[in-house]
Amino acid sequence: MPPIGEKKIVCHSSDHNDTIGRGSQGSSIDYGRELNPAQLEAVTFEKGPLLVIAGAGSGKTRTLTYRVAHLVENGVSPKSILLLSFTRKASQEMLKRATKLLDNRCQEVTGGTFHSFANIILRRYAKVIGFDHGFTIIDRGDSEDLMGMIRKEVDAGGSCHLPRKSTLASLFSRTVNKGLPLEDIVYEEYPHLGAQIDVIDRIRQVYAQRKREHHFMDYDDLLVYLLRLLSDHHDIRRRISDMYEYIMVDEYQDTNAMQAEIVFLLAGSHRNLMVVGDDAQSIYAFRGANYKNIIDFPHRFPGTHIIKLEQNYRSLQPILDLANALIEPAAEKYSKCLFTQRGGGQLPVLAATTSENAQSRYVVREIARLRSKGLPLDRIAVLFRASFHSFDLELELTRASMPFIKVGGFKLAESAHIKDVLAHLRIFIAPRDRLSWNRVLLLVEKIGPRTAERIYETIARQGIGAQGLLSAGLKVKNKPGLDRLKDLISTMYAAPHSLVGWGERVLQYYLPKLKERFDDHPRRVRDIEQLLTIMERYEHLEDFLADMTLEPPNTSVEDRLTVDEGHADSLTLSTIHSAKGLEWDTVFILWALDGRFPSSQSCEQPNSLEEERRLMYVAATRAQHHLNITYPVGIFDHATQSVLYEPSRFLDAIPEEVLERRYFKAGSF
DNA sequence: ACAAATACTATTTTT
DNA sequence: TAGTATTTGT
Repeated sequence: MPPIGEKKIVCHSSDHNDTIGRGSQGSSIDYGRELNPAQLEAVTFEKGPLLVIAGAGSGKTRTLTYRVAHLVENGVSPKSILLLSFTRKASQEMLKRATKLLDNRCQEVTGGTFHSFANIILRRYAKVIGFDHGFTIIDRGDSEDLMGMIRKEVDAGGSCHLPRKSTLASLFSRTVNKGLPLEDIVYEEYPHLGAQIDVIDRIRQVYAQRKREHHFMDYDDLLVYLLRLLSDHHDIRRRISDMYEYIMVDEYQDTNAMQAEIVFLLAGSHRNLMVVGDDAQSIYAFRGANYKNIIDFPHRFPGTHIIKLEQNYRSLQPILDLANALIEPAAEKYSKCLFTQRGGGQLPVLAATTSENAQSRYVVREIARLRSKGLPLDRIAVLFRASFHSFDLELELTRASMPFIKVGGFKLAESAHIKDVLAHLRIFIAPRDRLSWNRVLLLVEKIGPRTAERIYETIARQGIGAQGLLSAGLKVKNKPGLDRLKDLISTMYAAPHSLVGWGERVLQYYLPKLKERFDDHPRRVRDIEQLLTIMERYEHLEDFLADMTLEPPNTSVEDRLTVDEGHADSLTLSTIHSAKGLEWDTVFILWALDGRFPSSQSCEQPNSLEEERRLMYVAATRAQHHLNITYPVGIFDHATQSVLYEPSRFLDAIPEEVLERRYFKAGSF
């Protein structure tokens, strides 16, 4: 590999003047001192379309933060700034920092994800698109449950093997997010379902119809309807566009066609649009994201100014050398090369172990060593491709009593006990919510899908809300469980209408069922109590429910021991996707085994193979000082019926001067 | 007729 | 391991 310095492209003007960035007199922020020239140029850029290509660790967040402050400081009303980011947490963090930098005005900036922004706008204009103001947002699980019910109806005959509900859900989601017809997606990605395309399409139609009837919106619908609102109603588009005079979009490489179109329409009239991204870090193609959006941007907005941020402030040079070598073979358009001025540092290590458990013990031992040398656990992360890749490690960490937090994978809000509690609440604000009724009724003993369906019909026909259950006319006799549910409903109506009051009653009712259904009920009770504390912050149940689906607490189910908000000094375990934008002193990457990462399935498709490569790149660039990659050998792969023993192909070609190799025998622990 | 118990099978990533 | 298909039991 050539020396790094030779490849760097300097694209900002070199004669930059230290004073240009300085705000009007009295400014507390010395932009010229606190930013490098390229960052400064982006921050002080005035009007028009701007594309910022920001390499990993190049101060992207810093640039966005300072730009918000700079705009507000120079008289732009914070209410006319829109900051769209990938997670709500990320945008809130940026606004918090901007507030610290300047003043409270920055808190008034509208910030969030595309989905949360769509939620705000669509609630306001619900009537226009034919929805109730109080429409329900359903998460992936709800959407699958609905799909499951439809699947059963369509399959009334019995013996045709329909795809499972999760397959259907991802299939439909792909057609929406990629904007392609069903046949194309089936042909390209699910060829084995080709014969069933008619039934599948039928399920899709019924699903769409059912959603409309219930005023349900799934994640994709939020984008679909926002786009429809903007493109079909010029007056509304105009009003919204005028309202947000300055628009900034973070992580632009992970937007899909619909999101790009939304941005296009929002910025259409004023073109004051700044998008920030890195095509090398595009890792959401499975969700329809298209990194080409970033390449097309200058074409959609002629006259786009382009700024590249290539100086890295995060990692030491050896880590950047590896990162550059990883991404070098990728066929990408905006070539860039990360460099740093910080010298020193050790080579990243690639360690082979004899088994999965040996890998876990190796990682635990290395972490213990670092910890004893004074590195706090919260500066260390273990990253992996898929959530279950850390199961074995979690056992070893527990054995070594090393506290950890797991991010990504199964979310708290997706776990059965939380959904159960929420369903009991939802039947009060959305009495025709079939999904929630179904959930609630199935929890009553001696009631199965059939009876639940019958009871639901009766309730829906009466149209008097949850009280419908209390009225006579149910031909269900001798069900003590149902009487208890009736009790709950009447006490809820009698109770003061406070959210927490309701929640407590539900918990009281649900507790015995929870104890019977789950062995680990003490933990789950604590989760529900946690949920009640979150509820205290809300006045309206709808707002609470919408937030729960749009921004569920990101920590996963297994880490309830350390719920106290990261105060404890804990190790982070995370999927690579959830680690995006974050950094740690020391990073471990697990399962860098060819056949697992990249997975053997993705090896067949060049596109997904490239995405896996970018994923490895994202993982490697999270590290500041130490990077430790491991893989176990001799793992049997069911998909290919072969034994895997080679390191990830992305690492295999990298020379010894960049990546140190080690081998650990089983007996060495 | 319907609910509960048991057997079987295919395994990413997230708003 | 969890989600689905099948069998058993009331």
